[in-house]
Amino acid sequence: MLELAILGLLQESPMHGYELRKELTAKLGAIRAAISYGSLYPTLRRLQAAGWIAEAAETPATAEEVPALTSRRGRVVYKITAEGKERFAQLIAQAGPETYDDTGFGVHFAFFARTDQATRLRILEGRRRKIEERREGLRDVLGRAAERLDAYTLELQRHGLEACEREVRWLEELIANERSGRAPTVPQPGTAGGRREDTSPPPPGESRKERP
Amino acid sequence: MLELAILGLLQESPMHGYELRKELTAKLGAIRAAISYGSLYPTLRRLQAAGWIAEAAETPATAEEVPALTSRRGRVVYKITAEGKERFAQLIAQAGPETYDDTGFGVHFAFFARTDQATRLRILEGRRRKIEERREGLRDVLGRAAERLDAYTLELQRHGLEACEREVRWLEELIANERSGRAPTVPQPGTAGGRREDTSPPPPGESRKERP
DNA sequence: CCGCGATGTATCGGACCGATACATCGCACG
DNA sequence: CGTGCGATGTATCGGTCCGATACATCGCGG
Repeated sequence: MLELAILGLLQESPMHGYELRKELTAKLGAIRAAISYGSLYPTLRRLQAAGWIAEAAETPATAEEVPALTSRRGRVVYKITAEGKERFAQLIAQAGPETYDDTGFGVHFAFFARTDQATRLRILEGRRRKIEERREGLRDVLGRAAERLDAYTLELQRHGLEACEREVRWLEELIANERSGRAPTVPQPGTAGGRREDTSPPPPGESRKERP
Repeated sequence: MLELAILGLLQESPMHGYELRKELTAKLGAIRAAISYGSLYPTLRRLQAAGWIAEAAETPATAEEVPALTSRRGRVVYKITAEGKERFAQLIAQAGPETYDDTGFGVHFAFFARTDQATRLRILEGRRRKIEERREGLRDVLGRAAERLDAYTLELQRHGLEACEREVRWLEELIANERSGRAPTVPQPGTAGGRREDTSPPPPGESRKERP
């Protein structure tokens, strides 16, 4: 999951670890607290070893002097490689079971702007199915095993059930939107068109006109 | 977290691993998928080594014969020890930062029936505080950094924000209930305004409805 | 009689986290 | 003037938990 997220972010621009963590936190803030450095740095290492990312020269301009005064332990900027982009495309398109759990779905969703419509639909429907299953499980417990559980546990289940129902409704809306061809949900207010300055091939959805 | 959950469940009755997993899934179904055996068995081992739990004799009655025919590889039933109960009480009362994350809070909440009121209140308020912080973070992103993010990411944040607001409201209700002395929430459809706080005397010391 | 799904115990590699360490830089406060 | 403190920045270590896998037993229907 972290791998996918890093690859996705580095496609927008090169970054060093600290920055990456901040962007990750901003982008995934809705689904997970904050990436730990204990995960981030080892993963960066792994991705570099695999050839999916590479170190970029730090500040190629105006880097004349500044010698190895204090042995230079500055920031390390990474950029994605061509192989990395392929890897990302592969990871984003293939859906395993982990694609539908809370974290996995969130990460995939966060990169829907780089995902083709068919895949988006597949993922949304898979997620819906999974949540529906969880919902049924909760209903079962609340129905059949209610008297075996104390009031607090019951209340927890009830709250969880409500969250499931709510998410299913949300997903339904997204799916309907997706099928109708329009990109994201677009609530009410006139959301100004965002600036898109990707340094990569034309991202799929996202813009207004899309060919089915 | 797993440790706390196991200790809590074994206080209701002795169980073997498989059973434990099922009960765990029923009790915590609202917050996590299902405990993996890859966590469960090592943890049982650890708890046993620490002396918190012990193997119970399987079927003490009618266990006359049945010798080591197939070398005996049957189910292993565990029961909690006196030290285990102390450990549970300690874990349930002390609140670290992990007490307020999604999983940690859920597990604590699931055992509120075995938690004293002051601790319940402390945990509910800590959780609320944490969710409020997350909510503020999301509002920030949606406000300030909105134009830097694509519509899908924005929609994710929006959905997350709504979930936060919803949970805060839920927690408020629980806290109010807790303060008023009554135990759990008791939804009761139609009693939207039923916030009676007639200063009724601090009631029952949380009667347990467990089965011996 | 055979397979198959439920029950049941167990291990292994890997992902991720939390704590910790350490170094630099700007700047506010004494 | 300096001194400490918070943000920036890289990195490791131990531990928890997960997913895949293996294997054995039992009851039941075909």
